[in-house]
Amino acid sequence: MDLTKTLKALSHINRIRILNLLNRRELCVCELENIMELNQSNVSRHLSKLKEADLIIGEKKAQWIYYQINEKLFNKHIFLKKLVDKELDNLSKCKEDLDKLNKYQKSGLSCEDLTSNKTI
Amino acid sequence: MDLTKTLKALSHINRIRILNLLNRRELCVCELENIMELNQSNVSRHLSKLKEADLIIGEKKAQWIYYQINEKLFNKHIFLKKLVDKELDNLSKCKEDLDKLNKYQKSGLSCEDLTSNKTI
DNA sequence: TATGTATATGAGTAAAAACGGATATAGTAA
DNA sequence: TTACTATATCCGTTTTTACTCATATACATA
Repeated sequence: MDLTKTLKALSHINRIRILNLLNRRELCVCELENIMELNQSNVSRHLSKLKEADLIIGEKKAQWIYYQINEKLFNKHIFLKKLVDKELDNLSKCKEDLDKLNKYQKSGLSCEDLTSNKTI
Repeated sequence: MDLTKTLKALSHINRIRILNLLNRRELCVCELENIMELNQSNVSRHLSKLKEADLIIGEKKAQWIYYQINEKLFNKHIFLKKLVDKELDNLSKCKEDLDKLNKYQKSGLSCEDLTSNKTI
């Protein structure tokens, strides 16, 4: 683990928001886009940084790439686990994101629907 | 605690080095300068960022300001404690700094001596 | 094979952070 | 009071990071 790279990856609010969401469940880029209300290239670039730091893993399913927390790394480095489990609840942006994720789950929509109907 | 500010404060190698050193014992600016081999304004600026994030506390003693880890904050936020206690040992720069700190302690020099004799 | 779609990346620009040298400040010592 | 010293801050510059729009890539499906 390159700690400097890891800490840099953690130093932007939008990457923290992504980790917070992925800590609930895996999501694809277009779902993150919609929940976070950021454009595609922006989200994709933040994902790259997180992946570069080994914090997340991407897995292809059908035509989408689903990202998830790299559990191994989080379990090996306790500070990471404590960070996502104990600290992120307090960030208002993170709370809003989780609300929106809940709405999205209850709506029964899939990421297939998000392209046509931009609002969750 | 402003988590975003905290994480930004943690995202630079020299600030991590400072925390690592202060985790051993309190030090004044000129001691940090000498151990880390950085100039005064640079060290001072990094200290400001750490102080802004409440990660460290400065206390005036005679003509020097001694900085120390803000124990309260570290105890309240476990990820901080785990970070400094479990992760920093692996960073080569941090190891070098601790070696230099040991030399400095054994040398019997005080920060008063550092101004005239720049090398520890 | 050809088409469509999800994601990544290139290029240019904007914004933020870091840096060094010089100077200000504030408090100590003489 | 005056001179000195430790630290903080200002200013201009450089470096790094973030962002947007446009395009490339890669793969899935028809």
